[in-house]
Amino acid sequence: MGFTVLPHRARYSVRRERGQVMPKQVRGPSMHDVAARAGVSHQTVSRVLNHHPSLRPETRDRVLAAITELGYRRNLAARALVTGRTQTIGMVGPDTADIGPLSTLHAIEKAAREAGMSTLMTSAEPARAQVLETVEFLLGRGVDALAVAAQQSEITMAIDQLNLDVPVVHLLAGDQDVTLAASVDQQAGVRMALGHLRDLGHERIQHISGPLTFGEARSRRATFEAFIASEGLELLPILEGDWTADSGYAAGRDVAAEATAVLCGNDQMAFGLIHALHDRGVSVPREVSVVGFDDTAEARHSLPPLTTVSQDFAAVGRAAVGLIVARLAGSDDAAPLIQPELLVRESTAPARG
Amino acid sequence: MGFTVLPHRARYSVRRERGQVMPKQVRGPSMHDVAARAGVSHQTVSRVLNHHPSLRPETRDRVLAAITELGYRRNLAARALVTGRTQTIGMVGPDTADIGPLSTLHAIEKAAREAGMSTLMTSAEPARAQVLETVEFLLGRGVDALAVAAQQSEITMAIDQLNLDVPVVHLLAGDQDVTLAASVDQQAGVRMALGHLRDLGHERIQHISGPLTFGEARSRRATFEAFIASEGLELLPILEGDWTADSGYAAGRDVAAEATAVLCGNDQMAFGLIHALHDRGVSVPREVSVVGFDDTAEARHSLPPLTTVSQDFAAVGRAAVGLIVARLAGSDDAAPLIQPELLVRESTAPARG
DNA sequence: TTCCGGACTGGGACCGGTCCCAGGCTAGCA
DNA sequence: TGCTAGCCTGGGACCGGTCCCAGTCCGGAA
Repeated sequence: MGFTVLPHRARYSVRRERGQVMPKQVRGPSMHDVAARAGVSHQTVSRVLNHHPSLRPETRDRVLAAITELGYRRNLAARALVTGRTQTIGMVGPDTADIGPLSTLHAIEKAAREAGMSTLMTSAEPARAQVLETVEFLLGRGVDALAVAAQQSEITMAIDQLNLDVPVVHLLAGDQDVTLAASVDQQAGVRMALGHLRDLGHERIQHISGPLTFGEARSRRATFEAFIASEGLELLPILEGDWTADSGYAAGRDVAAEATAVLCGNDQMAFGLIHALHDRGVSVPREVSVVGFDDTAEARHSLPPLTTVSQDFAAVGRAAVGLIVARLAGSDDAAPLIQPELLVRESTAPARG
Repeated sequence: MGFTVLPHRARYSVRRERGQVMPKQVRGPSMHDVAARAGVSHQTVSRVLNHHPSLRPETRDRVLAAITELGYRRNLAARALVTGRTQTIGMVGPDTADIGPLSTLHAIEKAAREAGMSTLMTSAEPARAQVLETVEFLLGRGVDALAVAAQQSEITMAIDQLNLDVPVVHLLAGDQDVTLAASVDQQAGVRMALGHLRDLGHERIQHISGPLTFGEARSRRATFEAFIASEGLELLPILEGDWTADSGYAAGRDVAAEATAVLCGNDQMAFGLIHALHDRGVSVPREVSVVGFDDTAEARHSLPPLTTVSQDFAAVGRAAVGLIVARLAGSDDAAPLIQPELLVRESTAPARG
């Protein structure tokens, strides 16, 4: 065999375009470079990276040394090309910057990274076309799974009906019948809150729900109605907000005069409600008790500090990633229902009279 | 030439592992499939996708038809492998689920998608090792650029000193001297707030700053001191919080008795402060005026509704993506300073006496 | 008629990994 | 001693795009 002169692999190159000089992408060392340095084949390097059992420790060490010396970094594009897996979870978040969904996404991201995966974040408005476009975008990026944290039925159902090839996990989908979900036990949360109010002697309790386009809002509302009925209490008209403090404020005008307690669908609406009651000269909690949902950062320091149902969003995120990883490995894992917690503060007090 | 029997390309295959049957990745149609269907070469398909000018419209249409018929989707891994670009921005967010940074990240995501890029979200605690690990993770995923929305100096500086091959944009870095930044004009914000208080007749104004490990907190503090000096007012001791409402509550104990107004580094601390003042029997705004920063969703409905400086986080996110896209295209774009806005509500009133 | 340039198209190398297959070596057993 | 099994390693095809190069066809100029 004779010598073969291989062309030098350029690390830097320039491309002329309209007279300009443009820096092209810098490429790091490849598996072949590592192999050459360690005096082994590229295949052996691959085996080291994938923890193959049959490897002489000495060889392994030599390869690892070469890797650190060269600052070698595995090219995920090449890997994805052949395996067909990108190790990426696509997240569909809401269009708004609400703390609930966002912190769930945040939790997914952390859990995913621990599992060696990364997360692609997107957001979608609750319109079918928008949702499909978003999903198409994620599939185009080759995600291995979808995590949906946008809970409007329109979004949840649109995605679930697509029958995608990749696993899809819905977060906090409430009463919606989806294939795979990670959720908080909404019924338990509502019962704890109402039990607390009943124990304080309240008998005329009103509910300001979130928008009924949300499965969670429907779950809480249904549980509320069931509780009132089972306790034989009077059912006051249920008001519907849109999660914002503004809507809570607006609902404050319609709160029944005889109500002595109000259960709000989230903390924001509770803040708005308290503001409205204050403007009407109604004292919280002396005249009316108020309970929220979520335990936002402000709840502890609102006036008065808010009694609320705390939901462990981080646990929901971890559960979702657990489901995804299990699915990708081919096994089925049951989705746990995460238990909420009631935090009693100063916005609730014994019923007057 | 004779016939050649090509092996049928399996779309589905199974792999046996410990007796289990495991579904392998389903692969969609490739460029070659489209080419075959349209009766052209793969190269022509590529040209259609990349909007090459020299293409007969008829050919183009035939290819496009084949694409929709087959439901072809371009494989980004293959594309990234050869171009060396992944069309992905890596985001380094804070470890906490604070609304400010999170909504900035949210804005980046939207802007990136409009620019045809996607975003990889991560979070890092402000420890050098953690930051490096996070950056390493992102580089390992082959991101084309970095957007840093975690504003502690420790994080900002650690990243900026790495001298990475990819462009790095810092968001809301405050007074920090970084190469590329998208920020809100903090000086203007502070001056507007203080100007408002001065116009109301306040002469003894105190400041509760964010932690001085944050460039923004330092920026605001420095501007505060400069303003007090230039107006010839008395400089009261500056208190330092950690952005949380808890720390605002704690700072409430140390607010000087002679202070008639307090400028808080963010809304959360303002809420905590108002809570503390209320517990001390001090009325806001009758005895003490309070101004916040950020205009969180709750600020409108806190008791009293909070006067605050609003920052357009979405604009910051868009600006950051603009900078990144420009850099990747080889041109330099100047970073605009986004202007804040003062929202006067009911937590400020004329000075007493 | 011949030559030439531009519009349009195709062939094949290449990016950097993983997978399948096969080969060398050593140890264990008949 | 000969054969086989298992450990360890290497060679090459392949994933699905992009890029470089070259070829065909056509109209207009020489």
